Amino acid sequence: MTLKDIAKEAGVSISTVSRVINQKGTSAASKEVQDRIWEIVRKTGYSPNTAARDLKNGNSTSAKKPTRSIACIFARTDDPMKDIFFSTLARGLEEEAFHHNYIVKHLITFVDIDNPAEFRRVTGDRVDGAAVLGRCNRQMLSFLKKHFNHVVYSGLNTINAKYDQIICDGYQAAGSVMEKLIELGHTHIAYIGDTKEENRYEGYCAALSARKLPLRRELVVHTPMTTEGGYQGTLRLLEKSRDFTAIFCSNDTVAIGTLHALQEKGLRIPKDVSLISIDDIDVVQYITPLLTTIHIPIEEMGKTAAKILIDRIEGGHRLPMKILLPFSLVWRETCAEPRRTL
Amino acid sequence: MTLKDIAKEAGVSISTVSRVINQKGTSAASKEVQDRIWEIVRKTGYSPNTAARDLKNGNSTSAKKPTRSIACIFARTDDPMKDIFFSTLARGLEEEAFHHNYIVKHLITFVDIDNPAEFRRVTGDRVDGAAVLGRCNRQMLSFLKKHFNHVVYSGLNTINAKYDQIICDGYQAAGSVMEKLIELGHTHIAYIGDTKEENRYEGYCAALSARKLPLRRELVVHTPMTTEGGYQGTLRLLEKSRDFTAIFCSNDTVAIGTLHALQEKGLRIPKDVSLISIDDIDVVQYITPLLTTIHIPIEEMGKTAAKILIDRIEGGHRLPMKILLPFSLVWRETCAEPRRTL
DNA sequence: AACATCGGTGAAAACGTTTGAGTAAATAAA
DNA sequence: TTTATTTACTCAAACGTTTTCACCGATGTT
Repeated sequence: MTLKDIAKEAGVSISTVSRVINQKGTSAASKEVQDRIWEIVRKTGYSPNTAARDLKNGNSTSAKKPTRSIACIFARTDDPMKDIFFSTLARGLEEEAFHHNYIVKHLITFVDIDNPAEFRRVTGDRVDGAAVLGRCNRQMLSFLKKHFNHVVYSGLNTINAKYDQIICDGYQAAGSVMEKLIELGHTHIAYIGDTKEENRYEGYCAALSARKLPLRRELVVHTPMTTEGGYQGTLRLLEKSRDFTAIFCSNDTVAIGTLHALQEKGLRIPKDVSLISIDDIDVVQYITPLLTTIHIPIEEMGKTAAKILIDRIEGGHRLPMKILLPFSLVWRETCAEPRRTL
Repeated sequence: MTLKDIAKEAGVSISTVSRVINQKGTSAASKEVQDRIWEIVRKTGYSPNTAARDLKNGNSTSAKKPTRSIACIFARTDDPMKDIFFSTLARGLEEEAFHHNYIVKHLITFVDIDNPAEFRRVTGDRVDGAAVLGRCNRQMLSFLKKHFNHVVYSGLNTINAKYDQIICDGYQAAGSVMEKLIELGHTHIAYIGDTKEENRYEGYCAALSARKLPLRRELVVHTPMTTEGGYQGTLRLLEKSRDFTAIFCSNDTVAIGTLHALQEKGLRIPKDVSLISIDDIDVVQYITPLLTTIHIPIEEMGKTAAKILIDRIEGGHRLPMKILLPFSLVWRETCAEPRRTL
C-alpha cells in the first residue's frame, strides 16, 4: 500500500492524497475527495512509509521537520539491580514520550561505554534526539551530541554542564545519609557497596572529610551491589572490624543482605547498629525491621527526561539545563543514636 | 555527509562508493580506491542514511533485504511490579538482539491493548519483526502479524498456537504451587493477588477442581499485586475467614506484604500458616523467614525471544514454535505440613 | 589478428514520500 | 463583460541509497 495505490483507487493524484493525509490546511481537497481518501486509508490500513517520509523530510544532520521519534541509549552496568533501576527509568521515558506523541525509535544498549567500537551501534537513522540513561562518559557524550544534535542525560551522576541533565544526585544523597547519621551522634560509620565509579561512595568519603572524620579503610568493603553481595560483604566487615556503630549500604538490595547477616550474627538493629541505604524499593517497607532509606523518584526522572528532551527538540529552551529531582529521607526503623562500639 | 560527498572527495562515482561500503564481493574496486574511500569514511564519520537505504531496500510489506532491526511491543499492565518484570524481559531481548547484530528500533508501549486506536502507534517504519512482551490479545496479535510479518510473544500466558511464543506458564506454575501444597496435606488454601486476567489465579482454581476441592470465595482475595496490596489483602482475608492452613500469593511482592501482616497478627510461619508464591525476586531469599517460591527465568525469556525471532526472520524455522521455559520450585522456609486450621 | 573474458567503473532508474510551481475551472469583484 | 481571486487539483523534482546495465581497457585464447 502506497500513496500511489490510494491515488489510483480514489482517482486522484498522489499529491492530493499526500496533502489530505497530512492535513495541509491551504486548499486541501474537496470534502468529497477527502472522504473518499480517508475511507480507502481506513479500509486498507495504510500507513505512510516512514523511510520515504524521513528521507524526504531531511536527513539526520540538517533536519527540517521533526520525526517525532527519539533514541534511548542505555548503558549497562555490572550490577543487575541497577539495570532494573534504569529499565524503570526507560519505561518512564517511553510513557511520557507517548503522551507527547513521540515514539522511542532506538533502544540501544551500550555494553561497555569505554569502548568506542560500541558507538557503531547507533545507526544513520534519523531521530530528533537521544536520551542517555544510566552511565556515560565524556567521549560517549560528545559522540552522541555530534550524532543526534539533541541529547539529554538522566541518571545518578552530575555530568558536564553543557548537556541537559535530569539527575537525582547519588553523591548528595549519600551526603544526606551521612549527615543524618552524624547528626545522630555516629562517628564510626561503615560503608558497604561498590566503591568504583560509584558516587554514593564518593559522597560517603566527602561527608567524612567535611566533618573531619577519618576515612578508615577497614570500615569500607567493596562488594557487588546485590543482596548476596551485601550479605557476604557484611560478614567480611565483621571479620575486619567491629569498631563502628552504623552502616551505610549503597542501596536497598545490599542493605537487605546486610540486615540478614547482622541478624544472623545476633546483632540488634538499630540498638547495636544503625543501618541506612538509598533507593526505597517497594519491599523495603515491609521487611523487619522497616528499613530507613532515601527515596529516589525513578520513573519521574524518566518522564522528566522525556519532557526536557522534547521541549528542547521543539525549541523550548536553548541553554542546557540541569534538573535536580529531590530525593527524600524515609525515616523508618533501622536508625537510632549510637550506643557503643560493638 | 552522503555518498555523493564521499564520491566527490574520492574522485569516483557514487556507485563505486556504495559498492565499497557494502563490500560487494564481485568486482568491488581497486585496492587503492577502497583504501581512499574507507579513509574518507573514517575521517568524516560517515554512516549511511538508513531512511534512504531502507526505502531502496524494500518497503515494510515486501522486504527484500533485512534491516537487522526489530520492534519491541510492550503492553502495560496496571501492576507496576509486573511492568518492571517485563522491562527486565525487554532488557534480555535487547541484549540478545545485540549479540546477533540486530537493533531494537521501536519501543512501543501499548497502554490499553483493548483499544484498537492504540494500534496507530506502530509506524510504517520498516523492521524485520516484532516481539510482544507481557500482555496481548487476539485482535492486537493479528494486527501486528499483518503489519510486521514476523512476530513472537513472550510472557506468562499461552497464546494462539500459530504464533511463536516463549513463555513461562503462570497457569502451570500456579498448578505446581498448589500440587506441592496439597501434597503436604493442605486442603484449605487461600489465594491473594489479582484475579482478573491472571492465569496464576486460573491455575489456582484448576488445581483445586482437579483435586475435587471446593473453590471457596471467602478464601480468595482480589488485591493489587503490590506489597501494600498483599498486606491489606491479608488483613481482609483474616477478617473474612481463618479456616485455612496455607496461602498462595500470586507473586513475591504480594507475599512480602502478606508475611508482614501475618507476623503483625502474631501468626507463625510456617507453623500456623504455610506461604508460597511465584517469581523468586532477589530479595526474597534474605527476608525472614526465607520465602518458598517459584523461580522464573525472566531475562532468559527475553533472550530466547530475541533468538527465536531472529531465527525466524532469517528463515531458520517456518512452523510456529512454543517454547516453554522451565520454572523451578525453590524450597525455603515458609512451607510445612498443616497443623490445624487457624 | 580476431575474439571472448574479466576487473574496474559510471550512468541512471527506482524506492515512496513531500512540496513548490503550475493549471483549469469556478467564483467574486470591477 | 472583463478581470482578479479562490478552489481543487496535477506535475515533477528531490531526498540518499542500491543495483542493473553498459562501457572500457587489459589480458588471455584460439
